[in-house]
Amino acid sequence: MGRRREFDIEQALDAALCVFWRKGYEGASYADLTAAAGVERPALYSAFGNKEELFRKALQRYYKRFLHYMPEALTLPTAREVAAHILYGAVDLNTRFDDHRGCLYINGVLAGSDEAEPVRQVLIQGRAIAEREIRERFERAKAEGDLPETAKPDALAAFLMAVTHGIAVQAKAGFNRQTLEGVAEQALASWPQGRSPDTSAG
Amino acid sequence: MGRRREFDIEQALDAALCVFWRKGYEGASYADLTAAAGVERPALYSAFGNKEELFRKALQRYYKRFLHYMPEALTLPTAREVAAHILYGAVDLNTRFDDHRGCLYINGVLAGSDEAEPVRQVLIQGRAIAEREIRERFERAKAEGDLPETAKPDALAAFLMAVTHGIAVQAKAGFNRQTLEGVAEQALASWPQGRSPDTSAG
DNA sequence: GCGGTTTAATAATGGTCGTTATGAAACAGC
DNA sequence: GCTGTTTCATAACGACCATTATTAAACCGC
Repeated sequence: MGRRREFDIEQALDAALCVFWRKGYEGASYADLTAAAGVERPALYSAFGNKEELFRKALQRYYKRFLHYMPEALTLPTAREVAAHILYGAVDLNTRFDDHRGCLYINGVLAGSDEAEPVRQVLIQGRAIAEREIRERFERAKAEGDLPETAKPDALAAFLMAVTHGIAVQAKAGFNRQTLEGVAEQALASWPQGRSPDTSAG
Repeated sequence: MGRRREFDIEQALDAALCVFWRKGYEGASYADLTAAAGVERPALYSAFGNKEELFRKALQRYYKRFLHYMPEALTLPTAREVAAHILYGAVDLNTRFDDHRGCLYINGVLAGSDEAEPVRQVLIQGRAIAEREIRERFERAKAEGDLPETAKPDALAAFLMAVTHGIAVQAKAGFNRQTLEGVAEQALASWPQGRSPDTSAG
């Protein structure tokens, strides 16, 4: 009994998920959400509860629909395969959609309204400058023989920045110093070895 | 001529920097900023311009005061030392202050008002669950000999998550797929080798 | 002590936020 | 066709946001 719902509830949740993915939790306003879902505000409230509940439901949907590579990875036979599956799965998911890059978990907190976009650009640019300087330093190292001929300075610089970003996120999430030092140590374990500068000089 | 300023402008900027560090750009309101600086709104506006300019000045101060390990690193003799200095410098800075962990660049976009805190906790918790599952998988791998006895499952899991976080941040910043695959590849280059499951079975 | 000028504090502005009250419209059973 | 129930769209709510107009207070040279 009663008037029947005129919109597809699954479709509206997908639209909301997409908006959250793109703009983060706080960056997504009801103006954005209703525009994407093609549904007025009270309809979203009655269907999903308030904004926080809507986000949580979008999160569950995200997990079920896009994060399957995680449980998949855990079933693989070797630890290396587990790690590879997670890493390449993340790369794939994070670059799959041009209009909402990154992952919902990180973007959710890496939020921001449209007005704050210039500030985000400044921060992104700052990181890009740092990465370029590191890459140039590594190119010199390669020329000097400190890094082997096979080394890729741009990949090494990007890797270094990625680990640094990851450490920053984890620190914000409350990880202790010892754990993060372990992360740094592990990152260094893979460092390509060239001939030592001392050897070449002697 | 004219009334002299009653507050220390450097001290106010330090206070603002601290607030931005803790709450991010959008998460920091003028209520927070004035409370921390001990100065009324119009004073901040006349001294630093609007919020965006204030943030940019705080960013410059942050760079000068806390990011010195970056240019320092670039002067070291070997690429490995450069990388190590950056990584451990980041760990140190990100865990130095208990009341504002992480780095200003990441926190600046990893923003959020106080009301969004529960949502951030959900996201943090989600990542923590994923990390725990990975760690448990790696502990099994160690027991099975797939990871060597010297391997540290918790450090490996934390490292894996850090790289994944870093990839997500970089994807959001617009890095292309190929670059991120290079990051994943580099992360795998350090993977500790145990005896292969096939070898042990044969 | 009196203009001119800079800063201080109070309070108001317009806008946007998440949330909801309100009443019309669409259905079910009788 | 009427009653009861659910959904619809419009519009309003109070709270907070960044920004600024306004006025009082503190200083300079004279």
